[in-house]
Amino acid sequence: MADETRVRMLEAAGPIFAEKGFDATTVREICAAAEVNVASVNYHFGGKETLYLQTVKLAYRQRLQRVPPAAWPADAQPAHKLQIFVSTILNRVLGEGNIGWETRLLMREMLQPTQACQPVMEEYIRPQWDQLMGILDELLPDETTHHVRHQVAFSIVGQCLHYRFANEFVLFLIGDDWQNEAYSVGRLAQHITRFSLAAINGLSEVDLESELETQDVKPPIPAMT
Amino acid sequence: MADETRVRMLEAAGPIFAEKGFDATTVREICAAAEVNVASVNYHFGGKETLYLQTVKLAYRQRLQRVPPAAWPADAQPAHKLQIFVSTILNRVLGEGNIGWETRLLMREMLQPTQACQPVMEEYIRPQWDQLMGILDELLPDETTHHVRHQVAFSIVGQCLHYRFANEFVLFLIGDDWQNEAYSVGRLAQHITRFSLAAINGLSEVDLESELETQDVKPPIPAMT
DNA sequence: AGTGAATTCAAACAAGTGTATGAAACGCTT
DNA sequence: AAGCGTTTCATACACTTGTTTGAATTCACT
Repeated sequence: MADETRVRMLEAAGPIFAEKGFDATTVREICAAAEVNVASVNYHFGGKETLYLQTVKLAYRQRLQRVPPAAWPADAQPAHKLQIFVSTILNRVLGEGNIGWETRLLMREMLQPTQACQPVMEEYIRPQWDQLMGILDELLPDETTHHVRHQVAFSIVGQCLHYRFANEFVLFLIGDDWQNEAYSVGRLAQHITRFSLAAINGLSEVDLESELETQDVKPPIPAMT
Repeated sequence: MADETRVRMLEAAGPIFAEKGFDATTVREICAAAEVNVASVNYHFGGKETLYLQTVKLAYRQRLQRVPPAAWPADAQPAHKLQIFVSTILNRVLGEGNIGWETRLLMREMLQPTQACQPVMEEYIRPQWDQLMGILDELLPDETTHHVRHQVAFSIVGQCLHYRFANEFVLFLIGDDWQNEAYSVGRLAQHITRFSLAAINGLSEVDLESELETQDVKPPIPAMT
């Protein structure tokens, strides 16, 4: 069956593309890993590029079905919804044992989008975004401008994705402590949820006493060597 | 003068490496941009790899001197310090017009560290981290565990870096609105500072009434196609 | 102006790239 | 078992890659 080899190639290509990127990966390396002939790439996929696109597609499909969209009971409190949402994102992004090739590949796409990115954005990112905006509608005062809503949403998502994007960064700073149970997906989700809820609740009050005001910081020095 | 060509090559290599990554970049392309012969790479740098390392070094040196480390008056309030700190990070990361090649290259290094990364971590990242931890010492209750301190720090840094890491992500979601003045570096810094301060102030209180508790979310479904 | 070292250059090199080819092997229906 | 379309394979083909070479040029210094 030809389908069997096709999926074998995709599953071999995934980790390699994720680890080294499109250009640094050679079709020969993939074929060796999949134990197929070099010509298979062109026969089954028509070229390296199409193989890559299919691999990206596979990546987010697997991610999507592995960790289904966040869902909650109809009568759930907004705060509880946020908790579930954050947990879902973290699970998707950090995966099991935070070493899945799928998210590595998707992060790569996010940093430098290729042609493969549009469907990912449309089907993977956008729904989650809409979901988050829905939760914030319940949590933020009605008069909140959409700029602020967006910024709050980015603040929440940013906290989550940071652990994937800047994973090496985190590892460098805290070292082996990363293995500590305090950095389990569950605990991180708990922290981010509490942090964000506290921020949201406090935002309106801070507005009143705000002593730091529009107080701008000195612009970059126009230095020159 | 040989030095002159050397810097010309580095300045030509910077944007190209930043845009396409190490492997996708060819020495011929760099040499064409720098208007020098291909052999210059090996004559002046000994090879493509060394040229890359020097380019990364140049990137964070330039970033460092362009936006000097955060500084504040001795009697500054902790909240004000945080404001200055966040502003500094955002300025470094988003730069002027958020299109500097330097940070693009550094983000690339952060996602997939190469040999060039260690000095960057040591001299560029670590000091900022220490500075932030110092500020948090003043803002958080003394009994706060170091795990929580770290997580709060990551929450703050994560919010800042998100706008660089997931820039394409942001652009996709809000479109041209990114050009709006609401997303200027100053306004973003203001939002992140307020958000984080509100979170920090609220954290201890939330602890008491915390209804969401350690309430864990369902583990990923062991699906299979 | 002349000399010797430093720098630039055009050209070539071997190795590796993605892709194409045509024959061999396979699986299925007749 | 024969035949035929599908899939695999070894091999070759342009082409690009980083690097090397040796001659030509430039530069600083007496």
